[in-house]
Amino acid sequence: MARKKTLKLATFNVNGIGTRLPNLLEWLAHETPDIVALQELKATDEAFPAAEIEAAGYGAIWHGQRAWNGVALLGRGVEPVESRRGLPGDLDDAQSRYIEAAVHGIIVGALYLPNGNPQPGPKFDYKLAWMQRLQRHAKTLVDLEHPAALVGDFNVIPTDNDVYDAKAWKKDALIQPEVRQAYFDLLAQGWTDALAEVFGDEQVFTFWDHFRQHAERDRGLRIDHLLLNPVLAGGLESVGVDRWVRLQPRASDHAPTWVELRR
DNA sequence: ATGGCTTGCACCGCAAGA
Repeated sequence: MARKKTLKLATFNVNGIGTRLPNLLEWLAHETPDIVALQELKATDEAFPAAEIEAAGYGAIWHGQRAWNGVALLGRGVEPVESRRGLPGDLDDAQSRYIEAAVHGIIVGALYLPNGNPQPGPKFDYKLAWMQRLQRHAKTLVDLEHPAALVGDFNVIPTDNDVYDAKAWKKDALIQPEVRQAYFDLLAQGWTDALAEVFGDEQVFTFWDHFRQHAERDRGLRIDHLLLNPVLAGGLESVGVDRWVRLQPRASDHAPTWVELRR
């Protein structure tokens, strides 16, 4: 088999890997991403469908949790080499929201950042604290001479251009100024927001809620992000969102979002 | 300005998502 000239790195909030497994497998077969970060497994470690994922041609590591959260990393034809599970900085944090591994020569931090609603309140405080911890850990990755990426559901609407109607989301945790500031502080370490880089002012969404046919009408948010360190950003070839997955029956409310990188 | 929908869990309603 001829070696592809590019490598496709994707992130997908599946919103329950139990119910969404057929959608996930169809997407994997159709788009053949090389590296995949999954969020919101909503399944215990025991319930993760490892056999089906393996049969689809992917090695996997996962960090599950009953009912909520849960993250995984898949490698097409390879086993991810795990370097970390759980974000450092709070030993009492029991939520499964971070897993990191070397996959196809890239160190990938896969994250499911807390939603933070309702705000203000303890959940919003947890979100801000989590972003501070992420920023500290990200600093150890951004300056590596090795390719590194931070990808996942960030639950951050970076700018008003990343939402169909900023006014309708004004009170939401995803759009608050301190959340945006924390996101841009993270980028300022030297990360490239790949979709923002390529799309510029053109609107692109990765999430559409279940109300008022927002998916069909393309009224969404851009909250799933792929951040590349400088070494990796030099190889950025293209980006995209597989919106067709969101329009399938019984779909997740997120669509797979990806970058293609020169090898 | 509000509510609109979907899922998991476990039990027919509630919490959580974004």
